[in-house]
Amino acid sequence: MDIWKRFGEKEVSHSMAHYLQAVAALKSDKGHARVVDIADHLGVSKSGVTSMLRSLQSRGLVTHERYGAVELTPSGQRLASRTESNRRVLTMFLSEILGVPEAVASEDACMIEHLVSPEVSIELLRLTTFVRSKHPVAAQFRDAYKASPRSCAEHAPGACELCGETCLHESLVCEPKDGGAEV
Amino acid sequence: MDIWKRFGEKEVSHSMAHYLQAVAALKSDKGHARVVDIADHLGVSKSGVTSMLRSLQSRGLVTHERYGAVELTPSGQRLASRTESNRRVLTMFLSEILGVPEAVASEDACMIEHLVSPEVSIELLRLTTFVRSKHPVAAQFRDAYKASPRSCAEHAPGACELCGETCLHESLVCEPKDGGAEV
DNA sequence: GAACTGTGTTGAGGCAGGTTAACAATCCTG
DNA sequence: CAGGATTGTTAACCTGCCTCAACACAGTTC
Repeated sequence: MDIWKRFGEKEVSHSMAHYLQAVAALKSDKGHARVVDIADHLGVSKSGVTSMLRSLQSRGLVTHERYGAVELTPSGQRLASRTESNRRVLTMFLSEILGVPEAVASEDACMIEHLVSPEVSIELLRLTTFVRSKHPVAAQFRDAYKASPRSCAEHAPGACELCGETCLHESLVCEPKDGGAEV
Repeated sequence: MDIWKRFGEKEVSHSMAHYLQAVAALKSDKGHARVVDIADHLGVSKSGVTSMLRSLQSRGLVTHERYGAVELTPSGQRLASRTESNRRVLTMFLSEILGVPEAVASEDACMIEHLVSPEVSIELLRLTTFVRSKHPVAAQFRDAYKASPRSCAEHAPGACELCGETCLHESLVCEPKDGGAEV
């Protein structure tokens, strides 16, 4: 059972995804993406950019000749825009449907944008669209959900279908850290 | 703007999360977690385990003396069970609410289980519980959602609120790969 | 056209997380 | 208790992704 090892075999790593997005963003903002722009945009060194570009080029995601322009290949472009869309869908879902704070939504979206599969993204978009829609059931749903219980403790006793023997909610809640005399 | 760099500064990495989960699982299955068990469980070499244990120990997540037993510390235990709960919540949400195939749900859950913040997990559990519940609105919702449009193309023309200038759905869909003469 | 400034590349090095090979410790059994 | 099998550690090495320092190229400016 080693699904977990496929983490390292993803099409692109977290870093790569952000390099591709940076190139796409710079292209559309300034019309071109130079090494120094990418470096500034991502907050890494120019040499880091150079070596990452080599790596991206070897995967056929960008083109880049010495001292020359950086361009996304079609697959690079596709990956960049898919990642970007994933981020938007995730952020929207997390903040508007789940209702977590903007900052949390953005951060979580950034962490997982390159990891969710297309199937999940598509369904997430569909769910988000539907819940936000004018459909009468969607409106009812939003109200009823707002009023729904916040923890297993508030469920009918012993009726927590999701949790097995132990309450999932409890292990999700952040206990105070060890030395924590936080206010 | 470099949220993206915090990826590497997470409490634990993907690998670490799985080592912790492995230790927890072995402890509860066999009563003990030895190096070789962890190695088998995760499909890595024993030496890899030894060095990862050193790293986890330095972070205060496990205890392990030479040739001795491996134990989770309280923080290690907490992290392991939070990750495990995240996985369960995510899998449930992805497969039952979004309706993606089991295999996809499991894989995606595994990829992101250690990355989602507690706030998101908690709300995800709440949403999942509510949608699955006997609440009359939940039942209506499930039906209406099942019938909801699958793509922007089916939305009222030009009324795709989520997508900005370009349709998100289009960029999420997997186009056929370059050389693809797949059946 | 020499000098200065900005841009890009190379090289050496660090840390994480894996590998294999060799060896050390422990345990099991005749 | 000797030998062999199992278990655990170390050492050397690899890749990914980053850093800094040094150098190469390009574009002003005088």
